[in-house]
Amino acid sequence: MTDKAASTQTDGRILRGEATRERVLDAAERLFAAQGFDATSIRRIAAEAGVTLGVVGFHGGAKQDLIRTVLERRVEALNSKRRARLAELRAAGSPPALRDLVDAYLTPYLEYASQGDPQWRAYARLIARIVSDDRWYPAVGGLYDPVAREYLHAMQQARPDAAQQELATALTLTVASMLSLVASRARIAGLSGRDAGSPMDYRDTLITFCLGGIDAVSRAP
Amino acid sequence: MTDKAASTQTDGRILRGEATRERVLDAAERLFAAQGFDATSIRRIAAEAGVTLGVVGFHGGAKQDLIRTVLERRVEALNSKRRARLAELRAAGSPPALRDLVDAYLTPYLEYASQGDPQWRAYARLIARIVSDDRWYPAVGGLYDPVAREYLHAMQQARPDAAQQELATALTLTVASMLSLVASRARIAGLSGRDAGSPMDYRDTLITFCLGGIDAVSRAP
DNA sequence: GTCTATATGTAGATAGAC
DNA sequence: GTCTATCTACATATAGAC
Repeated sequence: MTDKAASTQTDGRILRGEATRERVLDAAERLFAAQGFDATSIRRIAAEAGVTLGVVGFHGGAKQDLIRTVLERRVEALNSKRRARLAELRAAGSPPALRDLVDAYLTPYLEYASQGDPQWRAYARLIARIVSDDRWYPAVGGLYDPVAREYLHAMQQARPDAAQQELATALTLTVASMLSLVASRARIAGLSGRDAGSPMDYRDTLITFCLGGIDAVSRAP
Repeated sequence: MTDKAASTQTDGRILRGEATRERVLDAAERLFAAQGFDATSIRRIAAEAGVTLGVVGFHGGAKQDLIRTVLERRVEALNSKRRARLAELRAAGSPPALRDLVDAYLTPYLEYASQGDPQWRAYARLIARIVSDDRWYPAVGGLYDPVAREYLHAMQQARPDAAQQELATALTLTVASMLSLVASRARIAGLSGRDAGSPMDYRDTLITFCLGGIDAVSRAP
């Protein structure tokens, strides 16, 4: 959003400013993910990043700009991974199977959410928080929806006889199930009686569940 | 939680105090549901209820007590409706069918969420917000989990060969799908391209989807 | 780019009059 | 039961020195 920092750089070298900026965004990402937007103060972000209050304002702008910057920083990573997997499936010839489509959409996100790097885990958690909240969706849904729509079209080609609205709904329920593995770990652990492992541990079950659901919906009268 | 108000009543008559208390809890319910806990100030609740700041404190106690009181006020309505439907299915003889179990668990919630009374809609929305958030689940999960576990046991009887952990996970994904119809209306509308109707409009699709998912999971090797 | 300092508003909570 | 008044803390945001 604001690139005051970068605009002072005339050559390609990255100075300490870049590193500080990353630390600020990292801290914001972790705290927004863990506690939500409203419960996270800029002061706390500054403390977590080891900078002063003014520095956060300088790099992040207003609080709402800050969270957008945090999300946008990594949005292309997830989108391009999903696009690449879809392209692979298409390159393999003939319309991709439904199961492969579901796998290709869900797995990259689960991988981020289960990755060793806590920063990527925080990003995945933040997405789950923000995208499923009606208050935030208008501001950020546009970041991820285009790719989801590409998958929806591919699914419609795989199930040409299914009602399009039903298929679209099935995809939104699939996404909700996926996000819940990251956002609702405590609920899942509490109900299933075991400590929740990493989201990737649920991958097979998730894919089976969602595929079964989509299949059932696309066969319904 | 705090029943200072009621404790001053020695006979059965309900004075203005009860009505005021309800107005406070109603306002809190609406605002917590619409904006979340952290974004909602007690002052705003007071304004919405048409009372002064001190009155909210008197009836609701500290902010965290207030939201618990709001949730507990109606928890029995949902729980007993689900229990009643489960009892009906059992009374009908022989283990209930999986589809009936899914229907019986999902439908009462969707009905509340789609009801004319905006107060019940707010309650449903608040549940969706709070139960899927890891930060809140420890404080409120215990309100709804016992009934969910009864359904889980019934599901295990309907699918005795399924792995228990898989079935439990399938139920948590079912719940997540259900909650998303209430909490993530904007996402659903955005992705499916139509204005989201009421959650009940999605009931058939939701049941088909979840049943297909549970079925697939409980057949998996 | 980063700091300190501060302007300005709002938060939760409660004490005490009525 | 309800209101007014206020305490104390913390919030966001920015101006200006370095």
